[in-house]
Amino acid sequence: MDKTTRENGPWTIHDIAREAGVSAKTVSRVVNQERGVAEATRRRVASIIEEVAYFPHTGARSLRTTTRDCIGVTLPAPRTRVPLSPTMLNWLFFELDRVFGSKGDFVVFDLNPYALTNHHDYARGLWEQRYSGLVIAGVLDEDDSVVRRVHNAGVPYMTSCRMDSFPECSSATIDIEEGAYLSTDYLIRRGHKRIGMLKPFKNTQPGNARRRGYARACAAQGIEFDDSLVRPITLESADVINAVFRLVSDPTVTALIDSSGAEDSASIREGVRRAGRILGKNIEVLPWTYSHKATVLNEACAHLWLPLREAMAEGFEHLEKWFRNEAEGPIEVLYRCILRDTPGEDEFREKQTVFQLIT
Amino acid sequence: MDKTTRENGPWTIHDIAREAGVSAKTVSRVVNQERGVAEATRRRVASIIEEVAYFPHTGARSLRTTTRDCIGVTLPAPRTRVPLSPTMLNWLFFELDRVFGSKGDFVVFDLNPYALTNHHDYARGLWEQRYSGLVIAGVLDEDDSVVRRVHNAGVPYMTSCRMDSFPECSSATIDIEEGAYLSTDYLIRRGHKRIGMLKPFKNTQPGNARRRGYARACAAQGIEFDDSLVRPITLESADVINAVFRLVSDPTVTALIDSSGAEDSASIREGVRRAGRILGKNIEVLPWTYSHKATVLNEACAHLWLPLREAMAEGFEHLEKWFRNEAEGPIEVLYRCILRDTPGEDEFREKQTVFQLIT
DNA sequence: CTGTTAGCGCATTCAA
DNA sequence: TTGAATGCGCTAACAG
Repeated sequence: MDKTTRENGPWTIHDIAREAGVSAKTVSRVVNQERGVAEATRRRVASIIEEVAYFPHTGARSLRTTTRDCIGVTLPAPRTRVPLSPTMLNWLFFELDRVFGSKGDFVVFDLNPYALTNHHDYARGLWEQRYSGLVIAGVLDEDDSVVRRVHNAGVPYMTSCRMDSFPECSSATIDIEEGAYLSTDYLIRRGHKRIGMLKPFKNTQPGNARRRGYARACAAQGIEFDDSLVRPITLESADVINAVFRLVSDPTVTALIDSSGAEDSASIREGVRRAGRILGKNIEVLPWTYSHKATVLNEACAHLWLPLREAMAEGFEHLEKWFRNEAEGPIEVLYRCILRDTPGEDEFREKQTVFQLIT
Repeated sequence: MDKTTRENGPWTIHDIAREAGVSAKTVSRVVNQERGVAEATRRRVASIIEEVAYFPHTGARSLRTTTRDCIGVTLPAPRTRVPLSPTMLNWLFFELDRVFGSKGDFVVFDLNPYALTNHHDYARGLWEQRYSGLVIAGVLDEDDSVVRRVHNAGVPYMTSCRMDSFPECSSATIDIEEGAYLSTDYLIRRGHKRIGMLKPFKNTQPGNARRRGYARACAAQGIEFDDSLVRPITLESADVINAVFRLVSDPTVTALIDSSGAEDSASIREGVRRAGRILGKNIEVLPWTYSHKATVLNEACAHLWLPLREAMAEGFEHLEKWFRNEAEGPIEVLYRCILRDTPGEDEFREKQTVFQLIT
């Protein structure tokens, strides 16, 4: 006979209590490893629990407790609007398993709350009190109100994005503005006067910070800031190609910053080609990348490394402690972007020297 | 003032009721989109719900209902014992998001239940009534008792592995025995008499089925079955190298089936090299792979494709319907393995012809 | 060391 | 169309 289910469903704490001849509270004490139970009693109860494979009903338990052994993961917008690359999502999955899962916690993904007709709130799992910690992965709109409510709820949470309008937001990310400054400054120092920029993430801090860093570098070097050179893009190939084409068709534009981090070399090449320019010859490109060593374009004059994953990994460590009540929030991790003017090979240096400005 | 939280925490159904001047039951009706509420009442209640951002407490709800909007994912054994490749785990993640997540369901990963001292049961999330469906990803032991309890619980579930001792188990997988038969038969027909086999997954159906298929092919062709040629391995490189070395050191062994699916060409090469044999020249190898087109070894005489992911994908579609009560279980998806004797190029055929048996 | 009582927030049952 | 009462399984507070 299967003793692991009763007539009316799973065993409850009362069934165990009856079987063991003790009260429900005593069973509760055993289950939760509280003190104040005689060793003999504890063993008797434990053996029954074992025998019938009793597990407490989490829902019922959650009615009396506030902490959960679940960490939630969600996206601040539909992926169609604010894309998260499969690479990043994949990294997230393994990283969260490493930090939370390995401790025996449940990792709960709610990646499509927008799929439902009546729920658009990406933090719904938190309001429904499913989990007691939340990872918000992706780019937040500046006017996102959900994250503020998450913050005010006092729950451990972490975003991968800062917000100008909400600086106290718990986040682990990179200094985009400085990255944009470094990139622009570098190109200006190489003699460029009119530099195009592919700027993704409209109406967001990461988007705005790109323009700010760009403008600040121009100002610092006494170069006129032309906003039409900063071109908003989505991460879709056609859009990128078109933006590159438009920017680079202007012969006075001699350099291009691809600040998308999409590593979409094909689209950049195609846009440059359509404009009749030659990469690394009469047009220099500086692509951004999330990978330490990646060379997005061989012809690139330099790469900007955005150590976002590294920042998030550190953030997760903090979040896990916060989640366990062994640390406090909010999380403030901000890594600097690194400009790499060589992709690792000396031959690359030569290429740079060969470069001729065409103005 | 923030209306989204009360003094004592989140709003409850009663707070909404009080605010709207109705009973809790009416609010419940609105929340769950039940009929029997006047349109005016419904709108009034709904607007308050919207205003204060009320979400029902899942735990409380779960006390009264049996279905959950969560699908659980777990592993039948610690990864150290029964490894699941990152590739497969990654695929799983995206696939489950596609099938379940896209419908707005929560996808709950419990990949390390073994990390806890007092819980070793990989289906714990089910017993705790967190989710109403479970994906068991990985290789089951023949004497696994948990899966039987899951089965008896009547819950939608799916494994990626059959069990000889439990044929009614809900699974979507591949016919390993036939795959082993096909592989062995193919090599025998090529003139091989003594064929080594690297056999992973001890004490499991997939493990046993490999030996059975191998032995059956020998019997069918009147070749003596020598059990010492079927070599149990783990997926660790050192183990694979050693097993290959031992098998191939026997000069009467002229062919090798790598039935691990690990696509670990480096280890196979190394083992062959250490034994002083030459791949494709005086030793033929037939590797198994989970990828449709992958060529594990250029020198391979053939590949066996295990369409496991394809089978699981179909299984997930069924599971999702079962989960939604639009279909019944158990799931019975069994795909055939495909032997590919050319890796797509004609040059390969030539290589095969060149092959010389050295007995 | 152990038990009793109460109530968490919700949905079901039954009544109005 | 609406509401009151009840209890799901558990734990906190208190009592013994």
